[in-house]
Amino acid sequence: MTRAPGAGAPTIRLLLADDHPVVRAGLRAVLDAEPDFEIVAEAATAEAAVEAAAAQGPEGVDVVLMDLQFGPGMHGAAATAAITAREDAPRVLVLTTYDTDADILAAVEAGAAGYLLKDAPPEELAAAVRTAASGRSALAPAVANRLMDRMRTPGEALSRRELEVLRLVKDGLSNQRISKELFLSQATVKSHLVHIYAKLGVDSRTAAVAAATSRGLIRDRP
Amino acid sequence: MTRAPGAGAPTIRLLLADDHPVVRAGLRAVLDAEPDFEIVAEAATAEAAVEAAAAQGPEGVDVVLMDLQFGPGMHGAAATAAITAREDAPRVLVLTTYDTDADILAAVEAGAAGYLLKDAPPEELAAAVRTAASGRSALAPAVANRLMDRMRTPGEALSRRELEVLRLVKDGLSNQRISKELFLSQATVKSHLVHIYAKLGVDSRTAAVAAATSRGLIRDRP
DNA sequence: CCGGCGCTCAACCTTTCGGTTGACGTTCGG
DNA sequence: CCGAACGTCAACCGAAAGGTTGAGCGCCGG
Repeated sequence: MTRAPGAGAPTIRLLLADDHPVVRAGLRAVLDAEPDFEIVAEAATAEAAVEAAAAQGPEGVDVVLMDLQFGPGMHGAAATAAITAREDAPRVLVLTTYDTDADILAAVEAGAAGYLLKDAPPEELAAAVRTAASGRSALAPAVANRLMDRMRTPGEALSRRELEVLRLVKDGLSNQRISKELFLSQATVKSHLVHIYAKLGVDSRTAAVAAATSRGLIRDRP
Repeated sequence: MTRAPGAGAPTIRLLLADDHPVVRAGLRAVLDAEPDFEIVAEAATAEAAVEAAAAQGPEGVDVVLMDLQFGPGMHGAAATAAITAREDAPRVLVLTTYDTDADILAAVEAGAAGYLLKDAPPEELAAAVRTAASGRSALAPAVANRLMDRMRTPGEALSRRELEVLRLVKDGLSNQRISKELFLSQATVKSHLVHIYAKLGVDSRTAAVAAATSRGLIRDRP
C-alpha cells in the first residue's frame, strides 16, 4: 500500500486484466480520471495477467482488476489464485458480469480482495479500488447480499458430491450414465438426487437444474 | 449516409446504447479516436436508446451501437425493432457478448444491420460502423459462420412450437404442466419432444436442454 | 391441386425416474 | 464419545417420461 512515496495521496498502481479491448479501454478511461491511480499494465489473457502481476519493485502492481471470463485458456479464478499465492502479492479485485454463487465463491476462495459487477458506476469502482488497496475487502452490495443469503440458509447449500451429480444431470446424463461416470451405483445417484430435490424445493431433475441455474449454484458454460 | 456535408469523409454520428458505464466509456474511447466518428449521445437503457435514436435533422443519429442485454425493462432486440420500424431510421449495429442462435436471429429479425461481439478488436469495430453507415451488412466472422451452419442444416432447425415446448422443459415443467400451459394434450407435448430429440440427436429432456443450450438455440436468463 | 410440413391427438407399451424405507461406514465437532 | 451430516448401497413401488403407430387438419408452394 505504501510502495509509492508522497504523503497525502500515494499512487495506486493498477493492472487491468480483461479479454475485451473495449472493456479495457473503458476501465482505463474511467480510472485514469482519478489522480491517485496509475495504470501500469494491461493483460488480455489470464496467463498474461499472472505474469504481469509478478513485477516487483518500482514497477510493482498494487491492485489487479481481474475479469473471470476469458476466452480459452486459464480462468480468471485460477489466475487470481496464482497471483495471491505469492508473497507480497498485489490485491486482486474481481470485476465480472455475473453474480452467481459459483463464481463468487470461487473468487473468494482464490483470494480475491473484492468482487464487483461490471455494471457498477465509476465512483463505486474507484472506491472499491481504494478499499482494496488499503487492505480491506470490497464487495458489491448485490454480491454481499448473496453471501448473506448463503450464510442464513446453510441447510440449502448443496454438498460437494451433490453438486457433482447435479452438474452431470445438467449435461443431460441419465442416472445410469452418472453412476458410471462417478463410479457409483444408481441407488446412490438417486439418493443424492432426492436430497438435491429437497434442498432446492423441486421434484424433478429438470426443475432442479432450472432452480440451481437461476440461483447461481451451477453455471451453463464450463 | 450523407446527412453531414464534407466531401471525402462525411461524419458518422453515433449513439451508444449499453447499460454498463464502463463499456460506454470504452466504446467512446475507442471510437472517438476515429476522426470521422462523432458520438452524439449515450443511453443506459433500451428505452432511452429508442428515444435518443428518434432525433432528426442536424442532431440525427447515423448508427446506433446497441447492446442486447439490459438489466430490467426492454430488451435490446425490442429496442432495435422499435428504432428500425421508423422511416429514415438510423442503422442499428448490435454489439453483444454472446453469439447464440436465439440472439442473432432475434437481432436480425428486428432489423439489425450488423452483429458484433464485444471481444472484437477496435479496428474491426470501426470498420463495422462504416460498413453499417454505408448501408451494407456487417457480421462478425463467428456470427456469419453460425448463420451458415444454420443454412446448411435446415432439418435441425426447431419449429416455433417445438422451441416453445423446449423452453418450458428447460424451466423444469413436467409434460402435464406444459400441456396445460400451452393448452395442449400430453400426447402433443410428447410428440413435440420426440421430434425435438430426433433433431437434436438426444434421447431425454435434460439432454435436449443441454444440447439446445450449448448450440445457442435457447438462453438461460430470459 | 396435391404433396409436404407443421400441429394436433389417441392408444399402447417399455424404460426410466421419483420416492420411500432401511442400512452401514466415515468424519467432524460439540 | 456420541450424535449429526455425508456418502454409499439395496429393494421396492407408482408415476412419469420415452417410443411407436396411426391419424386428422390447415397452410404453403411447386
